Amino acid sequence: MIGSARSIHDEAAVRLHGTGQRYTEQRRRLIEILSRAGSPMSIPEILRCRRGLPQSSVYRNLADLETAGVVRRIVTDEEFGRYELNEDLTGHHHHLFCAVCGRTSDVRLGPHLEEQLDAALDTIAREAGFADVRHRLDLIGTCADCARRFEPTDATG
Amino acid sequence: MIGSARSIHDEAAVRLHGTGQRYTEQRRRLIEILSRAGSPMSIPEILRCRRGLPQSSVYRNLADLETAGVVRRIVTDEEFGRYELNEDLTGHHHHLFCAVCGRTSDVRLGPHLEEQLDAALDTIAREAGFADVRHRLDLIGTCADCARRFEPTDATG
DNA sequence: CTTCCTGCAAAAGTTTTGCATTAAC
DNA sequence: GTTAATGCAAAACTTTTGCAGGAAG
Repeated sequence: MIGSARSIHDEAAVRLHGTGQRYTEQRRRLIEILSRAGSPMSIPEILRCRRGLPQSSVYRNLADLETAGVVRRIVTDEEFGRYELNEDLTGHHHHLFCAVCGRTSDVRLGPHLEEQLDAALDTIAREAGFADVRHRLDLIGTCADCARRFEPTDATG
Repeated sequence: MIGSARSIHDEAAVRLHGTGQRYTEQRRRLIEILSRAGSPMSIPEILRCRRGLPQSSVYRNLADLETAGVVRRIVTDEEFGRYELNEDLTGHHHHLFCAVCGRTSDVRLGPHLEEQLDAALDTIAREAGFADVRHRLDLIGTCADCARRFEPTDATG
């Protein structure tokens, strides 16, 4: 997690300039949306919450922001991708997502378990001859709302 | 992991019949391909290795096999999905995939770490009000071949 | 004033579906 | 004989790209 002396917007601008790109109004809006959401957002969601953003520009800008290391694209079981701020801006975390409605939220493991996991995965990666290995740990389940909707506790339907 | 008294094909047939579906020649072939591969296969790969399988039937059959609980669709960072035999047929495992070429292989954690992880994730899921939670732990890196190809150890390039 | 960004429309990619025919039970 | 599976083609879906006009540095 980056020091907070710089705002997220300043940091985004610096990283974009580093790859010869500009921090335009639309890119600022995207960062603002992702920053406020606090959990990964799909492009359909972004387009729905902000009418007036053309989808091709949103796809292109998110791809550029990913190249600059400001955002990250993640995959779930859904048919479309989701974007979130890069982990070095928000801290290492994992995802809990609902298999029914797609709701996604961030969760964090205790540092002790995370270290053990890292050590075990590093060993596995080394044995397989893999380099630059990172991990992705997600929880997939049914959120409370969807559980209520589809599996009521009494039988009155 | 299911007892081995039944072959994978018998088990597949039983599960398909349970959902009112038939175990046809093409479905048997798909199971055979996935079983021999030993790691998740994409549909393009399946179509390439077995000419004569129409893609719409492959998509449909894999979806039916997933409904019957025989195979599982997984997502990687690639643009298409991959299929593998269901975990209760092959045992719980994780995936190591190459971000460059897409090569995917199975890896297993030690039982001790897996138990700790399960316990921690169960707690997290309960606190978030999620039910029926399973986890997905993947390693993403650069395989040895791709590392050689793109980051040679000497500078003769 | 040069380079990059924007926005529209069209294309590319994977995945799904309609429908007539064929195969399984 | 009834129901489900097949295979072709066409559609739906997310995502990418070409290009002319506009904005940023």
